[in-house]
Amino acid sequence: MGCANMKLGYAESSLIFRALSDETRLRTLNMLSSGELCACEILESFRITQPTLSYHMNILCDAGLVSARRDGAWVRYSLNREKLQALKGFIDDAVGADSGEEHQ
Amino acid sequence: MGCANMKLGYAESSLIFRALSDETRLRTLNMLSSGELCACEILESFRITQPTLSYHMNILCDAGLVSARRDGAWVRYSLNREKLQALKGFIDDAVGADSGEEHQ
DNA sequence: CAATGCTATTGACGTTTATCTATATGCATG
DNA sequence: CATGCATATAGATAAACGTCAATAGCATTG
Repeated sequence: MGCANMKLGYAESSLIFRALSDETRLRTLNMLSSGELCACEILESFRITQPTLSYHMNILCDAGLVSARRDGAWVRYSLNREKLQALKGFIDDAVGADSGEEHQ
Repeated sequence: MGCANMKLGYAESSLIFRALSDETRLRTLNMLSSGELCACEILESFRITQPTLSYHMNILCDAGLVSARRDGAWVRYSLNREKLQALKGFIDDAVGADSGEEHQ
């Protein structure tokens, strides 16, 4: 409730698409689709340094795709599925990707 | 037929997302959702130069989001809805944006 | 084929991006 | 409170991006 079915404008959508335009960030989102993870767990999957991962997580959070919460020494990241849902809505509304939607 | 239901990998998806990460390009796709347009028609909607538009159209074509065909002196651009459909499929598959999909 | 109109390419330039090293901050525990 | 992890910030840097002015490439038309 509250901001369910949120509508995205061009400015916000382009920000989100930009966040999705990096393979490391896409793979990170995929990992988070299985549940909450802390930065150190995500880091193990990549050959990048810890500051670089922190940089990427900031971009995902700024775009609203990911939420962060402190848990003691750790920071737990989780996926924001509503944003992705809203993004699919933007694609349908603004670009009309309705082909293939004729269910059957 | 042929490549219907195409599956996108991380590399191709990040390329497409990058193409979508610019407001001018998003608005261009929106214009194309109403039908084929030539470059000069698209250009009128923006305060950019012709070479800049050409640059953006190249990015959209390279990402496979738009097709171009020569028609005399003009180049007609049209939307590639299959790619957008495939991109939504990637979002569902890789990031699992299935909330709200429980039809009903 | 000369002139004109539409589009693409080139080269330059300032900005943003992704990455690193070095350092700082926050938290937990001995 | 000193030490050790987990994370963030700062500063540097090379590459990519978005933009323009200038120019080239094509098509049509006189």
